[in-house]
Amino acid sequence: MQIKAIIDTMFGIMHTEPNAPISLADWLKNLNPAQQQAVTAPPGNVLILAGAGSGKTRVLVQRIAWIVNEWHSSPYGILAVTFTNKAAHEMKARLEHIIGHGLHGMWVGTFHGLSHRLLRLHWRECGLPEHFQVIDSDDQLQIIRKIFKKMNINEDRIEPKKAQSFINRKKDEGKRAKSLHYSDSLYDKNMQEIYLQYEIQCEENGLVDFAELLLKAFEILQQNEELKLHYQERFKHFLVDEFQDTNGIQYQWLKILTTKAASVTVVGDDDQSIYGWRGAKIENIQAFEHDYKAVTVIRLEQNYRSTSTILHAANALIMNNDARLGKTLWTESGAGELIRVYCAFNEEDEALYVVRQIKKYVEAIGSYQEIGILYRSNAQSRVLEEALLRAGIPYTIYGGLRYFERAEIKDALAYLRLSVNLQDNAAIERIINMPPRGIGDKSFEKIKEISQTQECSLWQAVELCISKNLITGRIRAGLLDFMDTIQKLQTLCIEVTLPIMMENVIQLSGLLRYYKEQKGERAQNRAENLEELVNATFDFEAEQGEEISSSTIAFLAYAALEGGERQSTKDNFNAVQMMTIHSAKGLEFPVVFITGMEESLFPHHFSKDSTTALEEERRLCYVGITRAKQQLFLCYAEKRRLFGRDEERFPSRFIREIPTALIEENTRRVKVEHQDPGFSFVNDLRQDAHESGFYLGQRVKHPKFGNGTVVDYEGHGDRTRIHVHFDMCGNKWLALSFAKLEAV
DNA sequence: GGTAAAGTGTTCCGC
DNA sequence: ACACTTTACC
Repeated sequence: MQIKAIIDTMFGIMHTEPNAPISLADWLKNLNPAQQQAVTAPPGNVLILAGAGSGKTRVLVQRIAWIVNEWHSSPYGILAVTFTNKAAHEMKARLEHIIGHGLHGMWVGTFHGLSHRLLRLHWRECGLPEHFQVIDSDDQLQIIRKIFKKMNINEDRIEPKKAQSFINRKKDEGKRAKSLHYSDSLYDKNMQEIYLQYEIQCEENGLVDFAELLLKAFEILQQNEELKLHYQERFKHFLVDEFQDTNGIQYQWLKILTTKAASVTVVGDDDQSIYGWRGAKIENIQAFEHDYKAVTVIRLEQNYRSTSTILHAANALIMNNDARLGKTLWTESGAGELIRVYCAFNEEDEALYVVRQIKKYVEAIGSYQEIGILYRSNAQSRVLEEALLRAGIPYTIYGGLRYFERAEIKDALAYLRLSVNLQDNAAIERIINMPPRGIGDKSFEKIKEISQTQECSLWQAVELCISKNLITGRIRAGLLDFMDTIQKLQTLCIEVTLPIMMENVIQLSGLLRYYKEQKGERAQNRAENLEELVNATFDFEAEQGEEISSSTIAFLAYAALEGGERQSTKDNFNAVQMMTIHSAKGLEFPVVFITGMEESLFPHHFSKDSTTALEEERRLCYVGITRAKQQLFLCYAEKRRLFGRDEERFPSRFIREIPTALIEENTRRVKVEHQDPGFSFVNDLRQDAHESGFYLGQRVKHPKFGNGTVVDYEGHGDRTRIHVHFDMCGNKWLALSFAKLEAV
């Protein structure tokens, strides 16, 4: 039976990546009736309620192919939108494969990506500068901090992050600062004022944040009749993936583009709605049925991914949520392996357990790439990463410290930005003294003052300082050096390709030299990251083709929008995949570990007081569980180091919500009361011995207490303590350096 | 103005 | 525990 499962797994893997193009008739043969109906539904509005693992992405892709090949619609009139970059890339790749000859003007991307494209095409109509810049949430927070200073708001009184989420939430709802109605509460009034100032700041500097991309794109369609008609006429077919994750403005965005003549297909699963915190509204699913005429509803409830054990667990868990549209997944697959729950001593023990199980799996049957390690928050990846590194297991981490968000990368990009656009004040502020040129806060204050009184950009202020001798001596030399560097880059920018430009940026700016000359692993790392940036531009150009003329601008936007995943595609072909559950949505793995299944981590303590938040956590857990095809591991630790302190932890309520019949518990402690420990894991105990050579379950002898069994241990070297259950006198902790303990 | 030490807060998820 | 910021001193 084990062997059968293995063969099935391998078979399944081979078949999910077909090598040869398949004919239309062949696709349909491989689909169940509901899937067929979804793919071939006649032009009109379709709502596909698709459970996890029911093949919804496949259906969506094949419907697009159907539209092109069967209805002979031009790809030019198709707009397909997904929620994450990863999903967008995957959809593009699958489409190119299935249609076979490029995308021919089809718009495929994330809501943000497509909005960005719209703004780039119509910057004039939007009232944006041509070189407007997309800022990430980090930049956004910095701007808000600056506004706090200007408005004399103490950061202790209002957290900048609160203001940030206030602004983003309002934008997600489609509201501008001036359209907010007057509020009596001082707090709200402050927030509104901050929002207003923030808008002014962004407008003055040509900055566009993520939420702004959506809002501005919507507004321009709303206000510009000609533009609206153009796009309404162009796009005949709309397809939206992960519809449950759309927020207010995204839904309006869709609505304004779709006329009665358009066909709109949306795919969603209310049980997988996990982006409520960024404004996603499940109600959009019901709204769709209401707002669009003659909606055909198709349900995909057969799961092709997981064993029935995993599916039952997921179903049982999600039953605890009240607000559901209601849907039960079923499968024809067998029960497969039980879900293994491991109670670890601490987070390191948890990581070691994961390592042991991975080794076991890979030695016996599989390969690394079939394994996914999922966690609630990125911070958890570190301990796991270290353990994998020590064990020599190849791994890839998605997300986390995003590549383009690293300080040294942002510095380099700021040089790039400034050489494209001298008016970019934020860029100057970032790099005028990076690497250090002796231009400190005092001098910079002076420059800022000049730019304010002269009503000019910082760059012009710097020029003034030089030409009018407002700053002299050492600092003047530093400024001249800076200006010289930028001017050189500015000329180069016109003459050379993006990769060569990038190479020059890291060289001429002195950033690379600065980090290389510094000692310490961290500085070397940063230098390496900078060098990697040149490679990133190569990859980017390869990806884009020759179509884009001003590739520098495009690259900067790409850096902001697709913040990271540098290390992914190439060298990690056969590696364990590590990511948050959020970014695992849409993916699947034969083997899945979910770590940190503890109260206040998962569900996260921020959601403990709110039912809606708690239900979202539960849906997140549901998403995590349903990523697994064959085997699921759930791990938690009894103690976890947080902020440098050992904290006691309790198993997540979500574990309790899974029927015990589906679970096999793996515990490192041995129950000595019973003759037979009764754990399948027991074979591992000997090879998993403590450094002192003692292992769990081992029989030992003590001169005073007699014979006993090792049930636990902790510490290292002289500090090692062994927990022994003595046959005659019960449990005792013994310090190994004192106790004369012998193996029997 | 630059460096080292001391002090501070920090981590939820992502476009 | 660690990274980032403020302070103290060169």
